[in-house]
Amino acid sequence: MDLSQHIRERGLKATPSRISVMKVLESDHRAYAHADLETIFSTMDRVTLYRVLNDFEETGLVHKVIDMDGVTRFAYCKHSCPDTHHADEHVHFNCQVCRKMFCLENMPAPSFNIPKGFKAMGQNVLVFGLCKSCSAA
Amino acid sequence: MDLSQHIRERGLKATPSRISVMKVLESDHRAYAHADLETIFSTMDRVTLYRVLNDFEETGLVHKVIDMDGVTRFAYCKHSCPDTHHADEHVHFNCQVCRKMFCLENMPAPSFNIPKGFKAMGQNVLVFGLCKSCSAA
DNA sequence: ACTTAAATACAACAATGTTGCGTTTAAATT
DNA sequence: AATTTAAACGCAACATTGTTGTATTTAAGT
Ligand SMILES: [Mn+2]
Ligand SMILES: [Mn+2]
Ligand SMILES: [Zn+2]
Ligand SMILES: [Zn+2]
Repeated sequence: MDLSQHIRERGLKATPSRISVMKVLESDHRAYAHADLETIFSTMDRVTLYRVLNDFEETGLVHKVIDMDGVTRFAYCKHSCPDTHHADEHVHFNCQVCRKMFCLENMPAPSFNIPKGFKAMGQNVLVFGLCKSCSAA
Repeated sequence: MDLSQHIRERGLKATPSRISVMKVLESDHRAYAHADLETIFSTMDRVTLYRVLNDFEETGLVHKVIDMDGVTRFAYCKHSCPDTHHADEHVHFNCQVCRKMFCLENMPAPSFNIPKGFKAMGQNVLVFGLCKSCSAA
């Protein structure tokens, strides 16, 4: 799989920053916070990193999810989403101990029977608790 | 219903700040952000307001929920929760237009069959879309 | 009325995220 | 291979949300 090509297919230039961020996101389908990636890429400008992540999200390469601390995280879209909306609405798991967030890709988010008058457009389902390594320890 | 008494029952002093914040939260079971309440109570010190809300949450008078913007919101607990954990896990609705958040109190959050190894301790279910007044307009 | 632990007000700080703008570069064109 | 240019980057400045420390004030029990 050619990451540069994957990025260019969405109309974005395949720059070094984008390629290296995408390499991390693509290799491990966890939702990464800006701070996580800033640690990994200590030399990358922080505004550039924000813009890389937002551009990826807007073009459907990654999806955005808010974690239990209110921090925005980004995760690779297994099957790139149409640029109109994100089609991969699955449950996310957030570990209370290590704070890592996992995409439960084969657990689709259910739909809910919302009271009359409300119009549901989507949902964020977040389960929190202990991840595998933290519940073992 | 005596708000001062309700506050004191949880071991907190019934101060003017706490009574007026509780009056708003109790009168309308929506989840309010700090910024909302700062607007309503323009003279209240912002740190005091943060501490009022956190104290309410820690004593089970209100519950905390993160909205679609990652901002923490607080809503009245219809039946005060035990101080060990919050027992009122229901679905929340967040309007994309007016950003208001509503407690769907008679819609309990479902439980999910999380993969082996993970230990679920709770969940945040957030549905977003258009609220009644915004879908009418 | 007195006492005191709890709460408040104010300042300082931290983390997350955005905007504006001059400079650099990916990649299309010649 | 050189040229062109819109896109992306780097840096500074700013905004919002939230926390911590501490001196002063106050709710509520005695
Ligand atoms: Mn995901
Ligand atoms: Mn609620
Ligand atoms: Zn963990
Ligand atoms: Zn609305």
